Amino acid sequence: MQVSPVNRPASHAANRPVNLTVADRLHSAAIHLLRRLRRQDDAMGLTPARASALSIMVFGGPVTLGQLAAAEQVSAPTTTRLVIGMERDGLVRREDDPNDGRVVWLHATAKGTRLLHQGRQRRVAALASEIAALDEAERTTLAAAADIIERVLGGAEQSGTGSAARTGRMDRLGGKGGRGR
Amino acid sequence: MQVSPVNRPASHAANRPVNLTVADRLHSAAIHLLRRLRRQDDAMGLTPARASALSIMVFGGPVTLGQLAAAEQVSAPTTTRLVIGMERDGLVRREDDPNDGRVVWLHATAKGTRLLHQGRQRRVAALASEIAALDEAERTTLAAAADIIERVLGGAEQSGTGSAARTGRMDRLGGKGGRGR
DNA sequence: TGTGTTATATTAGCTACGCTAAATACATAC
DNA sequence: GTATGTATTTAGCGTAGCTAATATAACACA
Repeated sequence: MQVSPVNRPASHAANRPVNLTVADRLHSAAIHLLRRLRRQDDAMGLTPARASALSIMVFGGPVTLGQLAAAEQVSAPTTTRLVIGMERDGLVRREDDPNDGRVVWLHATAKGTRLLHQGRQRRVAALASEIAALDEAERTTLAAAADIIERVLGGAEQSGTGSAARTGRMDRLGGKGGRGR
Repeated sequence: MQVSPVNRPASHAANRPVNLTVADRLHSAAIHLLRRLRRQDDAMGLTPARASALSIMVFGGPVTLGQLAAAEQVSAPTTTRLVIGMERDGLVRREDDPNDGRVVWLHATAKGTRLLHQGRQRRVAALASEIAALDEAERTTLAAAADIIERVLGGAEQSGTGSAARTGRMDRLGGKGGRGR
């Protein structure tokens, strides 16, 4: 259905810092883009939380439960339960750490990897078909923008514990202000 | 905290259609961007579902319950309950349609509008500060890409039926779980 | 006018996923 | 060897998804 945008924020382009304007447009574009692509996910067979968790493991390799929680920006108990269900459904495999009895390593299974890739491909194909109408210069601009974004994001992991993922220490970065009251 | 991408899909750039490569990179960039910005939302005081619903009403004007459900790509019952809670908390106001007794119109209240704008501004400010380090040409590329994306998406709204599935708008690259079967 | 159909929203009941607080198990420091 | 810290789990609660079934209103038309 889509409600038409009648009332966009006044955008006083003249007296706003350029970065804010660019940030605003980029933010909106990212939201609208993913919102559109989400329509492809019905056939995926994975809940959003599961797909996101799998993408961490498939593209980043095995992680501990704490690392997964931090990467997903959710609490450890939430992750524990998510993983229980995913293991039950054959999407992930657990493995005890040989050197630290507290730690559990999580691996995507072949089934989990396959489902994730299929879902992802459905989205990417949908996006590719939208992009098909563009000319060469426009596609180049999109690709360049994607690279700039990844570079900017990749650079700045603050919160003092950037190495946590590598060292195996859980970093907890605040763990969520909490909805469930 | 972002697990480093050790294992990206082989990317046989040579023998893949260009559109697929661009789509893939753009998709990833959008996901990573919104994942980063989501960190700002703790202080917002709105759940993702509420923020998303409010953004529909604030930027698109009053909607019926059915329109909101369709815009959010969720079912009508889910929307009914969401609105009940939002009305209880003073975020939206309901109004009966004078010409059609079945229809309820939903308006964002001043409080709802204020909370949404504050949360949005927090995100945009965070993004602006990440962008600050870029040079003029790079910012121009980002802005151009944002415009291209909005233009491409603006063209084709089909669907029609209403309740697809999944949610999310203001963030959450996947929305919530659900999937009650 | 009356009856059947369609459209809009709600109620009921289930699952998934978010949270905090507290418990458990292991690691480490002194 | 006891105290402290870290990683995960258990317990319990609330929100947000879903489908199926139920009002209620609008519409079509004989």
